Amino acid sequence: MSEQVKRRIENGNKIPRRRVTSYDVAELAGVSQSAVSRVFQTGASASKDMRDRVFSAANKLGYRPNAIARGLITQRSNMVAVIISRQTNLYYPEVLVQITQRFSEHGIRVLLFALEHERDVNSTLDQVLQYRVDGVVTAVTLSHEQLKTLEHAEIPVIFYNRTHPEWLINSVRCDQEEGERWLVGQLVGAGHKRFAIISGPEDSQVSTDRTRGALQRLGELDIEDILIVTGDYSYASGRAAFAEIIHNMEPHPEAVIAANDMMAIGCIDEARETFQLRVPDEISVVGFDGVGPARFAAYDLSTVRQPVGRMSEAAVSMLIERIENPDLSPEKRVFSGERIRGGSARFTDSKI
Amino acid sequence: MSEQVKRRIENGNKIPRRRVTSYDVAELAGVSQSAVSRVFQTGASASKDMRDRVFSAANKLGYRPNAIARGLITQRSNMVAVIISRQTNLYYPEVLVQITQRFSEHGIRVLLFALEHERDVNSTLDQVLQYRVDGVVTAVTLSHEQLKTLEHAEIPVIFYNRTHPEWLINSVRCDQEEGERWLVGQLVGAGHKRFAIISGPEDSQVSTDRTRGALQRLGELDIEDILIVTGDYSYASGRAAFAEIIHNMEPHPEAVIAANDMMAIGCIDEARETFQLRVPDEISVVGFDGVGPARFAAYDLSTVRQPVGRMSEAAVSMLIERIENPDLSPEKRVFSGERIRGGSARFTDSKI
DNA sequence: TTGAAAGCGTTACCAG
DNA sequence: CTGGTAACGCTTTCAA
Repeated sequence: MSEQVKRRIENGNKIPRRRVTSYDVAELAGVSQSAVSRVFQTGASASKDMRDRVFSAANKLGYRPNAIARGLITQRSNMVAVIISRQTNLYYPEVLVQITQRFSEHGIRVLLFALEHERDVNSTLDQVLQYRVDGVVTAVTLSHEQLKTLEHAEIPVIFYNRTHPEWLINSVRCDQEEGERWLVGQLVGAGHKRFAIISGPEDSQVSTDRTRGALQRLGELDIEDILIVTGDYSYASGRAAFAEIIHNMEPHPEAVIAANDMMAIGCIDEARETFQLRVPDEISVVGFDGVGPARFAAYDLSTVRQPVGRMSEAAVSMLIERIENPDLSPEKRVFSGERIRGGSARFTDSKI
Repeated sequence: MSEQVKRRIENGNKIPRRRVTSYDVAELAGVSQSAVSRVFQTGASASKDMRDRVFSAANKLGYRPNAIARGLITQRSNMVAVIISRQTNLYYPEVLVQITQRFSEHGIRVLLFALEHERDVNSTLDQVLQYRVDGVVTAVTLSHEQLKTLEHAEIPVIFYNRTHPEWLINSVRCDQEEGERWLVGQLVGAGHKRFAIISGPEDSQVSTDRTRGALQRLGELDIEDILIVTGDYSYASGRAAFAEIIHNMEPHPEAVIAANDMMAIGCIDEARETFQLRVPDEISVVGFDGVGPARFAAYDLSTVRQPVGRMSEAAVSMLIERIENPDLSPEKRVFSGERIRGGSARFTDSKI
């Protein structure tokens, strides 16, 4: 009789009440513990009779295999970390939900890490490592050193909507620059000549990508004297930014390019309410993301929608592939945004 | 020499590369493994010399205690499950983020479960149990049987925005009925006599609570012939619902009560755009939640805001208390919503 | 203060 | 196909 079983019998009625284990099931079913383990695995060998007895015993006792113990022995926690931050421009609650659901279909659970500030990422990473997750999806930028730490622990990482031109990393992102270039092309094609840009937070890579794309295209089209003001992705900051633009740019701009939809909406409201400007007749406004409110009739935003469904799908499948096969070479997947010709800006007639 | 150490020496260079454990740190530091364990605990006894040697060795090897193994021995995973669903009326991405951050401050990680449909809850619960979480916060309704299962496993549960009049459960919620009663009182006080209600999904408890509250108060104030149509909490469904109302109610209603803000916004857009009705002059619209878009200038919704900060705070602290002390008696905390007198409805002058 | 050794509840290997 | 037994990496007595 094993020590484990002995102790069990002695401790039978002590507090805290013991949780039911595979040993209990084995005893009730009259089989060995390893048999119980096998029955609860997918491709293991067990006779029909054995299965029946074990399952019935397990049901009677309300037994469920302990995933923690399993993770310890198999070296697979079946958990992945998803790291987000306030800055993440949480444009869609959907992104998180979709990613979680997709992982779940593959038997993988999501351990969520939400940072207040990006500087908290070190302690977060510590936790990620302690929990021995099988992989990481991060919507937060990591330093080279942080990346090395994960690499050293052999934990595959997928960057969501951020990348790095030189590092060998896996990333899934929307082509921010391409989207902005299209928006600019449309605006300029329709005759706009004076531009202002509302960028996002300084340390948001998404924002810098977008702003860079817009500026490049504007430069190519010989548009100059562009005023850039900074917001924080919020509606309120969009409103404030527009007021700032009007006060600092004379004559007023003909078009405003906001780094995301929320600020574009704030911008429109400020233009209409405070400055009595008609959109798009007197001023054009474009955003980026394709969030729900962009479709509200009051705004009908001209914007570029991120294909969140396909992006989250890609992030999940890329990570799972790399968990199964760690030697897979790095891959960067870039998705074009969906171009939405809304009513908040005067565009060309071109379909391109 | 232990078996473990022996095997280690033999296996030294095999694939997969071994992860660094407390044994490795102990060896390098020239101390026992238990010493290493103690150094990494909060209130354990260890001399300064010991600490220094262990920490330096640990740093050199990049050692991090394995939370999975710790969970196995301590019977505490330091993880809680948070269960949400599409139906959850995910009005704030903030709720989830706030809850996660607050748990994190207490050294607790969030394992996220996102259901497509509420009927998937059984298999989800199975996973929750397998991972031996220390507690559960659910924004999904559980059946009595499901609740019993968790109770039997001695896992404390907090219901978020749902409750049950008879069961002994812990819950945190916004007082939906009170909020609706206030909205109705305001509308009736301002002279509205003909009402329509846009309810949420049939199986959403939040929606039924809100609708009931509104209907009760309307009844008390002798308002009759109320048309009720059903939406799914979305903007589009709000638009569709308003069209349905206009087609089925003659003369048109003077006020529409939507079960959430998104539908209220859809309702306003449909009223303005399709039926050329002025809001609030020709028709009043109220919502519920206090989401960001409710504050957009184009809508300026009259609504009731859920105090998400305090609610998530309450959910977290209640759950932690019950993890520490399982015998704590059940508690239901009900928060009043913040009353917002927006411009989408004609209200009384009363401040009450 | 320190170390040895016994588990925690699984899976995996190896005989029978 | 089945059972015995050794890990997985930690915490926790219990002696020294």
